[in-house]
Amino acid sequence: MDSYQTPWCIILCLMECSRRGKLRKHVNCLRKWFRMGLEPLAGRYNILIDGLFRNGRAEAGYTLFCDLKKKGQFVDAITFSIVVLQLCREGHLEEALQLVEEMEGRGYVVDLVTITSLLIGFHKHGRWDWTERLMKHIRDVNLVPNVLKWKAEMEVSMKRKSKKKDYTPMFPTKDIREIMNLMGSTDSEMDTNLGSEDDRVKDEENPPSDIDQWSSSPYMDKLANQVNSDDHSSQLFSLSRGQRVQEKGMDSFDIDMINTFLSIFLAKGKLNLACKLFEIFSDMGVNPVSYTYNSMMSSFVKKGYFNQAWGILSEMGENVCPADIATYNVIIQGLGKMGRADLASSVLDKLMKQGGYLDVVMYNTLINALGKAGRIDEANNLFEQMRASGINPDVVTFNTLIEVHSKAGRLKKAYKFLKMMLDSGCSPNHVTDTTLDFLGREIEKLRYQKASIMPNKDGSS
DNA sequence: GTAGGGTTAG
Repeated sequence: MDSYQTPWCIILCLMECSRRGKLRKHVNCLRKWFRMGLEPLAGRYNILIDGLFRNGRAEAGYTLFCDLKKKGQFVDAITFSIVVLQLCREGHLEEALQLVEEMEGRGYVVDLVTITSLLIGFHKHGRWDWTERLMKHIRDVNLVPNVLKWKAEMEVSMKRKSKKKDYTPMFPTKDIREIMNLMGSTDSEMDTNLGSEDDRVKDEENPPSDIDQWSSSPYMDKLANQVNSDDHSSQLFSLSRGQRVQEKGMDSFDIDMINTFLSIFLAKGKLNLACKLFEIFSDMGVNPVSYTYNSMMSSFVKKGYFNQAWGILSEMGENVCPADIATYNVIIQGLGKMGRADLASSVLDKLMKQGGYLDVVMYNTLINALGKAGRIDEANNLFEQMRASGINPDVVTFNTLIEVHSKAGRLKKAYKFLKMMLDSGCSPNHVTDTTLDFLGREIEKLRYQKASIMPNKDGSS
């Protein structure tokens, strides 16, 4: 279909990103299109297809893929990989395998990323036994067995660590002031905010002489020393040589691979396994990236293990990406849950000064933290600021606002947000249902109260 | 350009 070759598809994609408030994706997408010019090459369609999948337009993505495939010249191995991933996400494992077969048939290399997508899909949907079937399809006979071997060895290493009990503090405990120091905030405003609650300003103790004074991570040094003394696990599988290669084969068993497996543990709530994995690759000198830290932190914060979460933050040290919005989001979420939503604005200032920006997720987190802390007006102000800056509220925003106002007894306002949500074409979800149940009960309660007060006042029913 | 991270209830 010719329409796919017109700039309309580009505009559509950008509109999708924009509509959902994915400003960062939106901007990245724009940059990519510009960088690539306007030739109809596979790479550009890959971005478009991926964008459609990620923005709830799977059908459009599949249709586009099929049309392009018929034409032949606009698809490549990555296109297939993207579609295989989407099929896995949706649990269409049979179709995913068929597509892999077709890939091989057409001579495209099935690489590590594709394999990993499939294995995660199998794992999620309880079809681990399908790996056998997968192997039959892949021309590179060693790739799947190597992944499985890597996984098995990783699990053996983790068993060795099992003497430790769950959630042992891997990291030193930090207090709020230290957290703020980690964020590099030296503002006087911060000191005012912190007030007298935290007067014992602890300077970092001088590190023991056997630790490199210049190291950004004394904890890593400690681990490194441990590795030197005992431990044979570092020979089990080699990660340090992991380098990006054109077609991702065995050389790509790197931090990306670890992040992938880490996310499986975290998704299942197995924080202890995730910690062990973290320790193992730390032992081996593999450097975690923001992605890794953010996933771990988020899981800890969700469970209320704030010390561990802040410990990770301190572990990141200088490696904190100064404008990583996901990191900041976790911090604000954590502060909110610790009852220190009042510190959010200071953290935000820091983010903005470093060139960061707020997206829909960040606004939702902030509105939630402020609302739960009873700072309803501030939450409302943020909502206005959000809309003024061109970010459309989504279902999470509205759910949060409805809940916060309901619980604060501002039922009319809560109802107003419900109406606003429906008027803007935003579909409610299962969380909305639960929240509305609560709102409904509150409204009933109020009616009942009024009804029982009225007769006493004027004698009528 | 493809795996993997950040938000809402109960």
